[in-house]
Amino acid sequence: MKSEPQNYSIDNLYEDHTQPWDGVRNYQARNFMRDKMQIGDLAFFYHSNTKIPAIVGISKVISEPYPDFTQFDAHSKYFDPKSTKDAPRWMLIDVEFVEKFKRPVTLNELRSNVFLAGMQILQKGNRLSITPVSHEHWEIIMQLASK
DNA sequence: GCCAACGTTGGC
DNA sequence: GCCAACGTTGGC
Repeated sequence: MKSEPQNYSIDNLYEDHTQPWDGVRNYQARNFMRDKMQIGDLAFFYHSNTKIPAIVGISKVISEPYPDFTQFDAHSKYFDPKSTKDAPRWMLIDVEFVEKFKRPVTLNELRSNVFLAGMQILQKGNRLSITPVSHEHWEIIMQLASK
């Protein structure tokens, strides 16, 4: 799960403990939260659009999907006038802080690791803020993070 | 700040 | 339903 650290960083999640993952306005990313993520699932926390893009830690899914409240808030930048409470367009899940890596695993590092070449986040043109990670890739990245 | 990639919008 | 125009993402 990507987040721009100037908006919301792993340290913010550490302070907050839990956080609704609001503001996702891409249907594919929404579908991952709505249809694929289960309570207890772990996710890498990725800092995007920053000097050194990197995976910086881990969060955990702690809720069923439910409507993203910001879509109904006319003052929010995530307000969606086309969404209704009867048929909410945007769903989210709550995440909980699990750990911050001792060191960030940088995008450079991910790209230079031949065993990670299949990762969706590394594919050309990928812009999705939420992408699946295979068990195999997960283990490799955990190894890198512990070095 | 640039720009490639890609999603969305809306006219037709 | 096509597709040009436009907006956003995000690495560099």
